[in-house]
Amino acid sequence: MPFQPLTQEPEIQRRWLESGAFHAKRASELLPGSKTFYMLVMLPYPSGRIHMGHVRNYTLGDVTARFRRMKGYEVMHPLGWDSFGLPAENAAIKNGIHPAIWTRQNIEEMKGQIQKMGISYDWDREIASFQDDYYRWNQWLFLKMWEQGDVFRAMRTVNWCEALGTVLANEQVVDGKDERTGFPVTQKPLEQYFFKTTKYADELLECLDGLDWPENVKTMQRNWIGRSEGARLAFDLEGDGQIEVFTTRLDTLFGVTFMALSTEHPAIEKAAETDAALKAFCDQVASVSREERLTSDVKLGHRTALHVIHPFTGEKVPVFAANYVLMDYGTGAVMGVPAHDERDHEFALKYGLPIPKVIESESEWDLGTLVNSGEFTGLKSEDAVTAMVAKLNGRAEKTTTYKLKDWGLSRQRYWGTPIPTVHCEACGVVPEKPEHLPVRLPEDVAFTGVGPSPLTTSRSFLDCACPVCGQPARRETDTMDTFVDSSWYWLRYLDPKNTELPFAKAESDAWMPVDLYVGGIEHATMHLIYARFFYKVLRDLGLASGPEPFQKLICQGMVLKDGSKMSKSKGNIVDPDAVISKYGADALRLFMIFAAPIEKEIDWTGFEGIEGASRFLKRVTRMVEDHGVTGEALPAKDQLTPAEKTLLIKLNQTIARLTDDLERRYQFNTVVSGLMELSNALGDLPADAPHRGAVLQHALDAFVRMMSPVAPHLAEQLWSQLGNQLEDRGLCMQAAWPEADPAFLEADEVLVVVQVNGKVRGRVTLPVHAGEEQRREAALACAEAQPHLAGKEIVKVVLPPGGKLVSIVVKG
RNA sequence: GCCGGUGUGGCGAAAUGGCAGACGCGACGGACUCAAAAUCCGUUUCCCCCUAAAGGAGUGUCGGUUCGAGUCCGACCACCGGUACCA
Repeated sequence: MPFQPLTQEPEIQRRWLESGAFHAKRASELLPGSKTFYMLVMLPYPSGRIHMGHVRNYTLGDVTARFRRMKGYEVMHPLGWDSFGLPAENAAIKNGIHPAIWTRQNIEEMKGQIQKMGISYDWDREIASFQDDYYRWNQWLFLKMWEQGDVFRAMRTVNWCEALGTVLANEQVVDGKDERTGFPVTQKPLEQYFFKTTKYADELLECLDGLDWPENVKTMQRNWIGRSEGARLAFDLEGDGQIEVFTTRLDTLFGVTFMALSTEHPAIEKAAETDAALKAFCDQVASVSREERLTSDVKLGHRTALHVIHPFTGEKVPVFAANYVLMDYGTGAVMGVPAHDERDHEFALKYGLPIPKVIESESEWDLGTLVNSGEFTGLKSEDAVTAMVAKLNGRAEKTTTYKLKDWGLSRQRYWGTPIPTVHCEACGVVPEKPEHLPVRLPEDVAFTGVGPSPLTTSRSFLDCACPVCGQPARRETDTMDTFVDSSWYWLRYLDPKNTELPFAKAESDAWMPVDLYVGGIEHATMHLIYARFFYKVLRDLGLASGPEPFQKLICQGMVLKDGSKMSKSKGNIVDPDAVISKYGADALRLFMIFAAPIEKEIDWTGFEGIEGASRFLKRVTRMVEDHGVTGEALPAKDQLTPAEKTLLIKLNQTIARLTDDLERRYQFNTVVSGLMELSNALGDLPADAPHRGAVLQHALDAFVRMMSPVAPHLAEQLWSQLGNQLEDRGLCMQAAWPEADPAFLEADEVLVVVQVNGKVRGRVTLPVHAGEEQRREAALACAEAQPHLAGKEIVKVVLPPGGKLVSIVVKG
């Protein structure tokens, strides 16, 4: 049968599904001692169509899953849908279609596309976060975290559009305006819910060391967590009260000439009540949009009437409100040391403040020796900190701060998990009872894009009874950040139908941690930090075991078109469906794996690459067709001709190499080139080789099995063409991965390279197990090397292990 | 600025300290064909050379370690990515 992917692939996919070959076992079905492999890809958002990035991601995962199955592992390989979020709500506003309908349609569409690619997902484990049998567990976990004290409420500013009367997400705000209507957007404080991610900051940082993750991702996470050691120090305000600062340079304390406070600092807000000019300054800083604040680094300050007292000198230090001090880092207050901090320096120059030098060092910003610092003068910076903390007698202490912030999970949106709390006049904000879960999204809402969240207009949703006192109360209308959905989904795959718990611990114990997680680098910080945080919370709740969810991480590179990202607006999208309906899924899969190492970008310059992949598959098909089927057994090694032996050696070397590439190196592109090399070697076997039938049968049988993870459909077809009927040998995807035969891993003779002073000068053929003395003599006698040896003194002869090279060092 | 990564033919790339450029794409030449497509065979780093043989050079630059470096170490350059008033 020729290569006819368009008709064959759907037929083979049907066979796989009918045979249940993708089924992953429950913990109770697993035999004791069986090896498990959890292959996970990042939860996709059902935007409507799959793109080449998905194709690359899923193909890679599928190659690994299929390989591990053939290697005898029990494999977990599921997929689901990250199906809450803004686009569905926007579609509802624009087209009047309910988010649930839009979402379901998209999932159906994308699932169909993915199935056409022959990815071996266990669809019985499919989950979708917008369904209440999933999001009820978000709510359940929220309540557990509430109990543990891992949830709190606090004020935080949101993007507020007065004209629309609604809150907007950061990505909806462009140039300080709503990207849809152009109405202005301002910052407005709102009381919201937070997870205490900072509680785990140290552990999140320390556990990174043990993870087999790309170095750049680990670095990004370290920076994101941003651990910084320093000291807290309280300054007395003139009159009444204190201002606390965080500093990493307590040693520069004598250089303080001003105090800079965030415009949102409580002391500033209080002072602004009676100081109109200060109030105006704060309002002006607040009116600057997020993007402007990011791009501009002009320092602005406003001198207040306040002063603090220097704890050592007793001098009065002026207090400024400044735009460069962030309220959500440290204490929102900075002691200004213009001589030894670049930002303070710039600020002091602008506002004419003194810049006294208190540290002697190579560069003005470095640690060094204290000068002009009273009794501390002469101390080293490090020692001065300790001495000052002691002297300050409780007023200061060494502490650590983090850039990592607590996770604000409130969204003033409809299409998300309702936060399961209730506002009661008598009892305040109280958690819903677990037995009342799920708190379902109401259907009686309209999507206008104007006014507050649709949830606040639904009587059926709002009206409830207080779970504490039973009096009429109002339900919380905030929904959860969709990152909550994706922070534990891989555990729900393990037990998707559980109605008692989010997942049974037995399932998690059997399958966790995830052996390989593959997804885009864009999730290096947010998702991958939140997911790690959740896993630690789940561990502390006794629901999961182990410190980390994802042992190995691979971030696949993007698929580009002519050097830039494929996007609708550029009109440069290559649709996977179109490629599959012309070349078939196997050719697309093969190309995706072969084109470049997985972590690099692929540029889809044209169809040449996929043509090449298709050509290879045709050649392989033809080879199997031409061969037919023979029942001959492989003869003993000593009866084979040299050409036959050469082929079998190539075969076994390829088996060893591909196994290593897939099992240990996670290097996929060379798997394809290895297959190509082997197929070339198969073609090189002389037509008149005496044992041609038997040798080819043996080699093709292994070849087809090794091809199976990458091009599974064609492998299945060729597998049966080679005489492996379904009834006796089953599916190719269920066959065993070939084992390399040590007898055929090396040839009888080996070509030994002769180097003279590091340059290749000749080659000699020697028996593979030739002794050192034999190799040395043969090399020294090598005819081609003689001109380079004649009349020179042999200093030494190096015989490296492996026996493939002799290095002669000469002098003169 | 800081942090991380990457620099190899015309292109995508391989080389796990041991023959640099495997494998593929493209290009060129040939076979088959009336012709084309498809397919098959061959050539394809640079210099020297009619060609070949034999040399020589060559993995961003400069140095180092080693019998031997694309690979390890140091400095620099370029590009890509992350991040940026983080006190």
